[in-house]
Amino acid sequence: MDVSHLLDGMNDRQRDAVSADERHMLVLAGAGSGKTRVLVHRIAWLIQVMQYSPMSIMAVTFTNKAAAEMRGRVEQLLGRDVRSMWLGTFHGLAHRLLRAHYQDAKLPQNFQILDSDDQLRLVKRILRALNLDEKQWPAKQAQWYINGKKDEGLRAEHIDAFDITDKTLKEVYAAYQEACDRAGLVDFAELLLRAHELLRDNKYVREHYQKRFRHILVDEFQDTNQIQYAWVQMLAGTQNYVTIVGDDDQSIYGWRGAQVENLQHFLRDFPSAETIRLEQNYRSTNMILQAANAVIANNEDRLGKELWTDGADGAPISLYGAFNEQEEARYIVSRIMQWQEQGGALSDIALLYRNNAQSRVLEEGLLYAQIPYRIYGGLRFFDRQEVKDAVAYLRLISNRNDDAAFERVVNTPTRGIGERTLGLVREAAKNEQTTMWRAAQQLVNEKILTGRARTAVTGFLTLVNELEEATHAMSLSAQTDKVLHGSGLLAMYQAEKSDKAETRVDNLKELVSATETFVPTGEEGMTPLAEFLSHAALEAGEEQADAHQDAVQLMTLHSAKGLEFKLVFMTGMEEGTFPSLQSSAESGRLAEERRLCYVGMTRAMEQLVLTYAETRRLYGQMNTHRPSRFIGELPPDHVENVREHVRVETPSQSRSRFHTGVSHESFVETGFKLGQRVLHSKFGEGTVLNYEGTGSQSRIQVNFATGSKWLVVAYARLTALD
DNA sequence: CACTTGCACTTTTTT
DNA sequence: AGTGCAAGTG
Repeated sequence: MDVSHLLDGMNDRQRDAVSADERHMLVLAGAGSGKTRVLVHRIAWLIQVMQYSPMSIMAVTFTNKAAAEMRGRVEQLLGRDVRSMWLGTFHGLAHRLLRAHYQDAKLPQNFQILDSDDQLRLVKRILRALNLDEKQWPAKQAQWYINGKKDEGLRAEHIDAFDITDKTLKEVYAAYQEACDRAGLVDFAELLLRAHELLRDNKYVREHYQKRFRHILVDEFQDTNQIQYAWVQMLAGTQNYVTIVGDDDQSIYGWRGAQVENLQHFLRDFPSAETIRLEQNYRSTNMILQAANAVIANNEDRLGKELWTDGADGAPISLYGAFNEQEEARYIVSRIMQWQEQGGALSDIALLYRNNAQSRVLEEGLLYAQIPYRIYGGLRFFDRQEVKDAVAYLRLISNRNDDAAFERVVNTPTRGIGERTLGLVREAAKNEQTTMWRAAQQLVNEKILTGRARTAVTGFLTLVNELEEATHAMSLSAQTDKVLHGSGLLAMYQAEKSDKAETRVDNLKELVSATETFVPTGEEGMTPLAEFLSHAALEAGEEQADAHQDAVQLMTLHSAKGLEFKLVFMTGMEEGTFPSLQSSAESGRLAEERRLCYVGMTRAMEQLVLTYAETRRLYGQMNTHRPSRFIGELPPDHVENVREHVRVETPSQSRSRFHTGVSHESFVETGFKLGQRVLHSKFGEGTVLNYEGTGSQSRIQVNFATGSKWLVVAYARLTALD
């Protein structure tokens, strides 16, 4: 059999990894080293050369996107489908396991998944039920605690709590878990923990899967947490082979429980593992790689790895120090236009920032210059309020005991079930250790509820029951459509008069088409509705955007991981912004920020531009920052400071280059430059920070010793000092 | 029960 | 600055 195509065009290290004998393997894959390709080819090798059935392979990723891409590429390479291969996210695979063995996992067959938003609401209710002051015990913190413990594999009863804080949080955890169990709800962390316990406690199930999965491959291993590691270990048993792929230098999720140490733990727990380093980079220029290497070299305790390329040296890294964030945006816009004039595509450009708040000014600049852009990381489809409302009705149809869904829509649209009535239901549910649905039924039957409240609650219960009866034989999309109309949700949003409400109606219609295109697998004896509900929870859906329009891509440094662009801007390279204020004190957190910087830099293929602003407005407060320490870690001869070039530009040159707009006209008219020192008769000396408006309306912002002021140029009688 | 006002918050995000 | 949430008011 000719399998040469599986190794074609690969370097020696890549071939080693793809064609290795059966053994444990750690593939330390640097950025742009062809990691996914190696993983895909390794899977194909196992199937085609080693003659493994796809059934005996399990491959794990972190995102649905990565899983889908991997499956597609394997199938393309093999020219056959590999549906029987377990390939998915940790959560997706754990979910599959729990569905298949729901009884052993002590779950109801129709258990539903609780997303983090639902989880937070539920935690809030628990806090209230326990009479805990929400100021003293923030729901977010309790949620964080619960998920943290689950990530560590701990149940409430296993936690030793000594002080009052721990004792209280443990109590909340226990009460929350009881509520989940009663309602048949499983949160994200619970998926992993339950699946782990299922394998641990059930010999039959464990051995079945240990026999089945001969090869386990895990991508982005540096992002695994404790329970995920334990999960892999459990399935590996003593007989199977584990291949992990990762890069300790790209570990940027420590703050949410990821443990880089898992890479070392792997070497400890699988001592026969062979380590293969992929260090040849196929993405970036030498200039960029050397700079990135120099920055990351400042971190300690690395597994050790240095990227290299035999490609071009490329252009030096541009560094631009702006006076404020508006000017930073203007510079970026000018570079984008320059790129466009040279025939470059906008979709090859990325604007990266440390926090989402930074995108605003950049957007304004792009909007003003009429450059199309696309922002990553907005609200996802299934996370939208109206979509969640509709899904909640579907969830109730599927499982009446779903308290999260009950609470969400019991009075949406309003049907006269107020806080007072709901309080009675909650109390009854608490006293009887039952769910909201059953408690409501009971209150109605026992005539504890009377009058209007009784009618209203009865109306809701009947509505959900009738919706199920009327739709259980329908197709999923017809069912959804009927629920939208029957529940009154659609009418409610249609009655609202705002452009926001219009998009909401559109999204509800979009939900119907989503159910039309959804293809149930029919596996695990699930109904199409149940499958769709799981899908909605596990895959929040791509954010809708015209992905195909030629547009500049805006995103946080975190969401840029795994992507590449010809021209990359890293903005806000200032102390306090990047590294973030919260991280700069602690060395561990700082190291993670540095890795984030490394991730950002290695996204760039051809050109990397770093920008910072000397002053930046944050939370309505003007702040002055020093340039990021990471800038100081760059090799000086790899950096070109482009600020000087701009400063010596005359206003008219600048005007033509910026294709000017109003503010540039005024810039010309005021006769002042940003950063220029000026003298005011009353406020004394100051520095020009910003400008706006035209002609006699034009104002400039000047930072005086007493603070910054906006002055109308025509009246302020300012004297230029330099 | 709906609407208004006041207050506290503000890194990063996937499942 | 802007937002989201909870208590207060009609």
